[in-house]
Amino acid sequence: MSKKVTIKDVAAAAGVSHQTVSRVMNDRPDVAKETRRRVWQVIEELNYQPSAIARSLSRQYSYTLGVVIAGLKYIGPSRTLNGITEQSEELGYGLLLKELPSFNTNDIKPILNFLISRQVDGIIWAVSEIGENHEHLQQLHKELSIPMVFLTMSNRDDMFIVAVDNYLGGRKATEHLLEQGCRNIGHISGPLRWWESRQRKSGWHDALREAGISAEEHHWEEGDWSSASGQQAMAQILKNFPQMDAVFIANDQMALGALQLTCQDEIKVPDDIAVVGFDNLPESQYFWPPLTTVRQNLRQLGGTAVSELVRIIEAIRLDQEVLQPQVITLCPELVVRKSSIKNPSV
Amino acid sequence: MSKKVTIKDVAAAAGVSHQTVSRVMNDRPDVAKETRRRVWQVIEELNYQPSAIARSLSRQYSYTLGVVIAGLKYIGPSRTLNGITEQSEELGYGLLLKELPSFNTNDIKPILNFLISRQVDGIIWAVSEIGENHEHLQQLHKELSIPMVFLTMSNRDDMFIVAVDNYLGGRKATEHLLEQGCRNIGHISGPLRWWESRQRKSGWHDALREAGISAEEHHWEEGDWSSASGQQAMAQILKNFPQMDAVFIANDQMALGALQLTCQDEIKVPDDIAVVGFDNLPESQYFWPPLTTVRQNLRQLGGTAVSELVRIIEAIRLDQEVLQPQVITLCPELVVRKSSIKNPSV
DNA sequence: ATCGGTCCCGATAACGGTAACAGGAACGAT
DNA sequence: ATCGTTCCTGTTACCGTTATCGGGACCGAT
Repeated sequence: MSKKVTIKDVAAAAGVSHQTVSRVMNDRPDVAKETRRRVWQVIEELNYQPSAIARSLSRQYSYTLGVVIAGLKYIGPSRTLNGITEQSEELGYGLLLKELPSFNTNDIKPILNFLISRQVDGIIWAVSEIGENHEHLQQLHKELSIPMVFLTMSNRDDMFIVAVDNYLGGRKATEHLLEQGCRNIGHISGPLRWWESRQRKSGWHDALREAGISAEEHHWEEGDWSSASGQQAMAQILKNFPQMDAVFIANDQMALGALQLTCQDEIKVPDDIAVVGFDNLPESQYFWPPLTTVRQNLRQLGGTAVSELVRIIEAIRLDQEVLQPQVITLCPELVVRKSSIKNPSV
Repeated sequence: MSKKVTIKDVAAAAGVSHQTVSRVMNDRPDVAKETRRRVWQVIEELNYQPSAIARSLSRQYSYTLGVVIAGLKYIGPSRTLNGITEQSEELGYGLLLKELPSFNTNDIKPILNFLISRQVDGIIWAVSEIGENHEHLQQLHKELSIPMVFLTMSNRDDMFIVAVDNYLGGRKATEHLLEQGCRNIGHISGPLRWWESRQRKSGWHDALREAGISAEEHHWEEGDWSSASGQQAMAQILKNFPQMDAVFIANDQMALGALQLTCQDEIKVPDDIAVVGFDNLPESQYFWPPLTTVRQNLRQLGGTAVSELVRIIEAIRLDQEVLQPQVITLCPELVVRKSSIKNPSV
């Protein structure tokens, strides 16, 4: 019930002006040692906590970042967010969180306004690129003149972007299957409106082509990331492409659906069909058989975005100089498990 | 680059005082129709966005909630957060997010101070009760006099708590197995430092006792929520309790580990051993066999917490009257799939 | 004519901090 | 004795809003 204690209360109790208290709080050099000591003592006695809000108003910096994200109920975005929280904690920034109602919300303006009106120092746009949801955003971004970092979108030369190299991931998965001696490699993609899906699929396609194999239309199906769609797509490919001896599936959840189908139909994995997924869910190791997959370090992705954004913010604050936009690409790794090993030599 | 437009710019452009602009923004009645129209027009022309920060300072309310959470990389917490973001969006509140470095961080004070210094109107404590991590908190809470809602913790009569009835979940799972004719029902619990683990285990224990079956020490094992620990615990119970014909496992991830073991050892699920999990991961339906599990609606949990907190906040703001603390309990549901059906009559 | 009541609107002071300036005290150098 | 420094501190303005108060204009009633 005790009223919030303000800087003036401290000043009165310590017998100095509120400005001196401010100086002490901010570790300014020009305070006498004895005064500093006395003020600190009062601060602790009264348990004074400066109002970050008043500070923001006065300094014009809030030490807060805005985060826009979508699909928190999925494991991917929440891991990315995990990386963001960790790193922002590390760097001393707070987070104002906004979740979009769906991945392709176009009514973006009120969300940006919300964040800006709360004086965030910068914004992390952690929503994947789907369809044209980024076109509109790109324009808004220019008008707004607030530092922004984007995650997981196609390269554009006037924006700061941090992304996993999904194309490379697709290649690694497919090349691994080729090394296992597979020649008839199918693919189950994510929704092709997603940039990530297209990248992974291109990786598959190009790896095959370079091995002298042409990827035909009936060698792949489009899923929607869900296990159900993975199962359905798998059934479809098995029908269209019976000689298939391996399949690269664009995420682990769809791979799980496909694996369940093989259990039902008594298709042997990896002997009849080798399977490689994407994401490396914590569960993937415990699928049956354990799933070979492409690991993308989403926590690092989020963390890098924060570091990058803070770097931009502080460059502006100090130098008044704007940094050159750049793209940072993170490298995914293949995690090999039983589901893709044709000749278990172990 | 164009400087932020403030209320004074609008006032000047519209030829009124800034106070009048404020009145227009807040839909106060005492503004002439014509003036209101003119001001609105200027507001839109200049694309004026009031500073939420300045507002908070002046009104002493920020329309922002603090959220403290842990373990975002796990699916449970992130689904809870999903419910929180949705509902707070709905009710027009912003979210300031803090993630604890680990589930049982004791250095809680700086985190609460951080949130309070940013003028949050209330705090949602979305960290499970583990060991004594809530004891300290409980005291701090009293001193602080800021509305708080706690998730998933044991009942205390002076706090607002929203929780899933884990005990009931444990009972439902076990009773289902009893109905299937199982008499030798084992259990793999989560870490017993977690309140939720203890609740689920009690549900298992009591359901057995009421059926006239005694739960012996060698009928259960303690895991740590991970699939690896589930697999290990399963192996241990199989050794100690060979006549086991069913097992209730305290989360789906551990159940997955156990299922993998049955695949390896060619134990038939559900015929040899029926399995029930807890959580209802989206993947559980695609395990092999599809996993019977207890669904807890974490999104609803988060949403309810927000509604409750806002109710408290607005009651204080209007009535100046403090509501009576209460406990809201959400009911989990059993989702029956193949892993637990002894006589498939379909 | 005076009064009381609406209806509008502006001046001023908060809110809780920081920034910029000014000025007193103490000191050594001229 | 005077001046310029350095060190410390207080005064005042400002950040961008809202709250409070007061007052002018206009109206109908006495």
